[in-house]
Amino acid sequence: MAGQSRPQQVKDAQESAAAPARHSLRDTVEEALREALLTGRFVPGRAVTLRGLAQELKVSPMPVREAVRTMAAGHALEIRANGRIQVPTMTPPRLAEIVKARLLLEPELAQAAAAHLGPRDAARLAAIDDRIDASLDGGDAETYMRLNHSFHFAIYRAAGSQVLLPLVESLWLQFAPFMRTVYGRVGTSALVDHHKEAIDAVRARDAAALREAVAADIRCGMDLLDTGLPDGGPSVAE
Amino acid sequence: MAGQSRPQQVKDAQESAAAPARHSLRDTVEEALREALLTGRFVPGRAVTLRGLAQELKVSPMPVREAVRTMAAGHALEIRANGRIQVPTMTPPRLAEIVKARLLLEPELAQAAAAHLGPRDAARLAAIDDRIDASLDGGDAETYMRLNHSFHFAIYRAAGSQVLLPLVESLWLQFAPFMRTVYGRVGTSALVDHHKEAIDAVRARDAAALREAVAADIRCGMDLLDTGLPDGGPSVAE
DNA sequence: TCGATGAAAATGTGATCACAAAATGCAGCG
DNA sequence: CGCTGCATTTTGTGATCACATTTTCATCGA
Repeated sequence: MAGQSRPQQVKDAQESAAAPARHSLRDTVEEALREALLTGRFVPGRAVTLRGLAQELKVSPMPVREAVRTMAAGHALEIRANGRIQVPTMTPPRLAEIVKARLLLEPELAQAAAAHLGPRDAARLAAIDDRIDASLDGGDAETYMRLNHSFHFAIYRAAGSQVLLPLVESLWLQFAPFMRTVYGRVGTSALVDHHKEAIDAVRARDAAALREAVAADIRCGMDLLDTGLPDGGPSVAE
Repeated sequence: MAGQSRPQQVKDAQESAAAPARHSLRDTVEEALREALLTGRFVPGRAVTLRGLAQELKVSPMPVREAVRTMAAGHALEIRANGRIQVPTMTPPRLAEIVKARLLLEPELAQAAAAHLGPRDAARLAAIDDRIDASLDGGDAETYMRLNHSFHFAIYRAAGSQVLLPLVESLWLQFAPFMRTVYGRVGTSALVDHHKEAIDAVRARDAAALREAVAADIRCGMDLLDTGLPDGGPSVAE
C-alpha cells in the first residue's frame, strides 16, 4: 500500500477481510461497503457518515470518502442535496426500472456464460444452492443474500465480460438493501428460485435454457418484491 | 459550497463552466472530465495525473481525487495496478460488449421515451441535427461528438429513467474516447446516422419506429468502428 | 404542554503535509 | 552504441487541520 504512518491500521482492516491481498485502505472500505449493501446490513434510508464509517472500520475518514464516492457513482449510495449520505430509498418506478434492466442484461450474460461452463461448474453451483436452501430454512436472510449473489455471479463471471458484468453489479448494489427489508417483512420461506433449472442448464451446456432459468429467477424474485410492497410508499428508514 | 479558504478558485472554475450553479469543486471537476471524455479530448491510453489535472483546472488535487475516483467507478477512467490513472484503451472484445450493451439498453430507453415526446421535441432534435450535419461537413469531430451526445440524450432523458439512463451514460463515457480516435483516422464525412428517422418517429409519436431508428443508428456507428480498427491491436496511446 | 430560539455538536468539503513506490533521466561501464 | 545502476522527480495514498453548513437538543416563553 502507499504511504501512511500507521501500518497497524492497515493490518487490522485487511486481516478481518476475506480477501487476502488488498493494496489500499480505500479498496478495503469499498469492499466492506459492498458487502454491507449486498447482504442487507444497510437498510434503505439509513444515514451513512464519513467519520462514523471511518471509526467503525478503524481507518481515517480519508479512504472512506473515496470509497463512498465510488459507491455513490453507481447509485449504490445517495448524496442528498444537503450533502448528507444515505442508502437510497426504493420507489415503485425505480424498482420497475431495475427489474427491466436486470431482465435485459442478466439473461444475456448467462447465455454468454454458458459456453464457458460445464458439469464441473454445475457441481459447484449445486453446492452453493444447497447452502442457500439451508439458509432459507434457517431464516438467515443475510447468509441467503450473500449466497444468492455468489450463485448468480459465479455464472455471470464465466462470461468473461468487462462491460456487462459491472453494469449488473451496479444493479445488485441498488436493489439489495431493499430486498433485505422485504425479506424481513414476508420472511425467506416464501422464496422460490429457479436455481435447479439453472444448474441443469449449466450441466447440459444449454445456453438457451440457462438464459430462461435466469430470467425466470429474476421474475420470481421481483414478483415477491411487488407483493411485499404493493403500495407506493418508500420503504422504512430504520 | 463547503468551507475552503480560497473562494476565488471556485469562482474561476464555476464561471468558466456552462452550468450556472455548481455547489462543489468536485462536481465541477467531474463535469470537466465528462466533457473531455465525451468530446474525445482524452485519447485512450492518455495518462491522467491528479496534480496535473488540478493545476489545469486551477483547483487543489483534493477535489480531483474524488472526481477521478467517480469516473473510474464507471470504467470511464482506469486505475492500473501500479496506481497510475489513464483513459482506458479499447480492445475488440470490449468494443463488442459495449455495442451489445448499447443495443440492449438504448432502444429500450428510446421506446420508453417516445410516450413523452412530440412534435415540439422533434423540432428541437431537428435543430440539433442540423448543427450535427454542419459539424460533419466542417470536419469538427469534437463539436460533432458533443452534439451527437446531446441528440441521443435529449431523447433518452425524456424517458424519465433513474436507472437505465445512468447505465447508458456510463457506456458512452467508455466508448467516446475511442470513437474520437476513429474519427481522426477515417474522418467524419463517412458518418451515416439515422437521426432523420428518429426525428420522424418522435414527431409521429411512434415508439416502435423510434426504437428501431436508435438501434439502426447504433449499429451504423459501431460498424464504422469495426472498419476503422479491423485488426486486434489496442488503439494508439497518443 | 407545545413551539420557538440559540448554543453546541456533527458533517461534508477543501487544503496541505508526509511518505512510499514507481517512473524518469542521466551518467558510467561494457 | 547499448545497457545497467543510481539519484531525482513524479505520483497516488493517507492523515490532519480548517471551515461553512446543517442538524440536534436543551432552554425559554406563551
